[in-house]
Amino acid sequence: MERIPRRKQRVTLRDVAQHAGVSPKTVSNVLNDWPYVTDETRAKVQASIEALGYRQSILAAGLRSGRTKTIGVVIPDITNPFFGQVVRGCEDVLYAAGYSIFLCNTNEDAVKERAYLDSLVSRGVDGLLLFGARADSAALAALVPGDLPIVAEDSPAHDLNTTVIEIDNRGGAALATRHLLESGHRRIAHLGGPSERAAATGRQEGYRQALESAGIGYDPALVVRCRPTLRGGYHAALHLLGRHIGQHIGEPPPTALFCYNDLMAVGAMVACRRLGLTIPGDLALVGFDDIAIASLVTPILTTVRVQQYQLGRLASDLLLQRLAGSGDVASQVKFPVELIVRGSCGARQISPEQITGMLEHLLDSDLVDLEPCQAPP
Amino acid sequence: MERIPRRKQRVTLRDVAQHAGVSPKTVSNVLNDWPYVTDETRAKVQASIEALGYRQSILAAGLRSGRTKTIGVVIPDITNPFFGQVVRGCEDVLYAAGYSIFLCNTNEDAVKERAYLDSLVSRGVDGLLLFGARADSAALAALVPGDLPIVAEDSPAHDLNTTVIEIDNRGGAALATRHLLESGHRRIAHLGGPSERAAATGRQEGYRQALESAGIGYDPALVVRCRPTLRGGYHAALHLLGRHIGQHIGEPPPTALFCYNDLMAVGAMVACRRLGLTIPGDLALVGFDDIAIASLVTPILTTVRVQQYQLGRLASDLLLQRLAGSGDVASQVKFPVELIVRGSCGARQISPEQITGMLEHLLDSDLVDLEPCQAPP
DNA sequence: TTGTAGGCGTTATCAA
DNA sequence: TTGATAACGCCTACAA
Repeated sequence: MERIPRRKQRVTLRDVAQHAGVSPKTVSNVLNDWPYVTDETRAKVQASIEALGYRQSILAAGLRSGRTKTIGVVIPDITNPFFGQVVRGCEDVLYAAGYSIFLCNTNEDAVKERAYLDSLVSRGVDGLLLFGARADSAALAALVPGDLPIVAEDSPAHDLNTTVIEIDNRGGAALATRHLLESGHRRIAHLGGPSERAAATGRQEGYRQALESAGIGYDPALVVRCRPTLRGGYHAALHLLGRHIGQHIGEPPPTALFCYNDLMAVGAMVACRRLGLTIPGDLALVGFDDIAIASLVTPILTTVRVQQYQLGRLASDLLLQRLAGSGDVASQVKFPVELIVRGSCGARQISPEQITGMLEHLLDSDLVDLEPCQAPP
Repeated sequence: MERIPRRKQRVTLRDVAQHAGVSPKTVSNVLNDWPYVTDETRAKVQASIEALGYRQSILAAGLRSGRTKTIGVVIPDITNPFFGQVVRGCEDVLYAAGYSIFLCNTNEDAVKERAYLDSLVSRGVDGLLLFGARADSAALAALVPGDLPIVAEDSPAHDLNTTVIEIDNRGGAALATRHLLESGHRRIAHLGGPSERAAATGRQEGYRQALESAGIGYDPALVVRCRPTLRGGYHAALHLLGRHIGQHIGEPPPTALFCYNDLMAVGAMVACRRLGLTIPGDLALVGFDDIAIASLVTPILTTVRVQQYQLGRLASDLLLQRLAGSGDVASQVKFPVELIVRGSCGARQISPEQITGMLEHLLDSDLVDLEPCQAPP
């Protein structure tokens, strides 16, 4: 019992009810679009809400109802343009449905991921969107209530209330590797992602399978793992390619390099420049994801496209379905990828006009501006 | 009164108290690190928490205490790498302090911004971080309680509980423009950002002042505004430069172009390629922000650096100060910028080695990986 | 269709 | 130092 009898700071639903001369329940009905409310009553209540400047406390509503209109979005790193697009896709869909999102960067750290998951549950989120999470089914089950709807990408989690989106990592990697093989490459190296990520092992698997299908043995000396960042790719490429420069180490150097993602591929490009290697002349290069940067570097990067924005939208749509309680939501959804052959793999000569054409997808994306150019003031 | 007497689904603080043989208040004291708790009692309570798998409801705590350990972060578009870095900076600082963040993309839409601000208040956030917001002081005051701590960048809002971070937009733009003038350019065009953004008008002002200081009149025909995206820059540049191609329109074409941000500058690069203009030969180009892409395009982009990650950290630190109740938080903080002369402005010849050197900041950034490369499995 | 009463899980007050 | 009890603001069940 506070000393001060009642600091009438906040306008409550009760106040609105009093002002409108109705019961609290009626106001609540209006707020929640209960169908059985007279238009007249509704108008009266709306007027009082305006008059008093009433604002619902989603906190209190959530405490009572168990629904907070809030979704936890867990990703490795918002700094990676891939996840920027994904999150935007999520946000666009979820905002339209009235949800707010908690953004959680795990920074590839399992401890931080767990802490965030825990916090999200404490905060009473209605659902979870997991991208590149590390927690497996068991770990997840221990952390979150079994009835919490989840949509997870690149996660081994399979559960009753979980939908898993499976990006075709293996297929995409095989596509890329096969393309390099068909271009005549025989020594194809791989820059792999963190081994804890399902996507990383999937892509490495695809690479390996493509090699073996072509009768070429998988050579561990040609594979290096690192964090999926520009810096990671740079250092890994230096490590991998550097030892062949200016010294005789028996093995011939690789003539092609397939990378876990575009960020690493661009890092490898920088490393090549430093080592004096030309792309695609000395080294053919293929990435994965098709982030915007892939189209802006020289040579323009050959890659495997994952439609990131659409991935975010899809995941969110699936989650909304689960939240709506439609029992028949798929527990597993495939997400296709597509090989985009451009300049860095050396498969074909690219004219300046063709490059411009290849950039069109950046200039017409779902997201960008529609506002016309204006005259200066 | 629910039908079911009490679905003992959730473990409550009460349950823990009972299990530990103490009062609810004591458990609460332990949870909130109240100093006056016996180590013995604390241990007993901790044990019960573990045993029952208790999880605090931040919702209920927030309802009662008015503090939710939650911050609203409002930005135009997470898809812009600039804001990716900013948000990461915010998150790193706020996570360490135990806060979670609501991510809100306004998409440069004032209506959406207002809706989000409203929602954030309803959700009981403890503070607000505003980047590139449109709401002015009055609009903000109408939307949020006067005692809500706010840190805002690029916003005209000034208030008791608000700290405004002022990026040196005018100075940076003047620096860039002066540099072009000193390189001998006389017809310098400008691709401006949305006029509702204070940063856009600031940068345009700096451009104008630099021109006038050099005795060159501001020519409205050389300024075009558009959305601050790659696509915006592309279309604006086509519009601005296109009319000079293959026709005689009296005025000589611009020889240099200063852009509101790097995304637009890169868009302009694409436009130039399409128009057959070389950079910096036919057109010198300068951007603003120094996002990663600026270092990865060819020619490497001259720009005005804003330390984005640090900006996010600074804003968050200031907000935390306000939240801690230190009354003496600055109401205004300047944020410096720095001209980074690289290749696209044509001021100097850049050797391949120099480019590698210029990329070092990408390979040593605050954010990136530290995990060493690992041998393949 | 609207009103009444009670509790969601926590923290704050005051007394012990 | 700890215990009992009353709110925080809203929604749900049931009655009217």
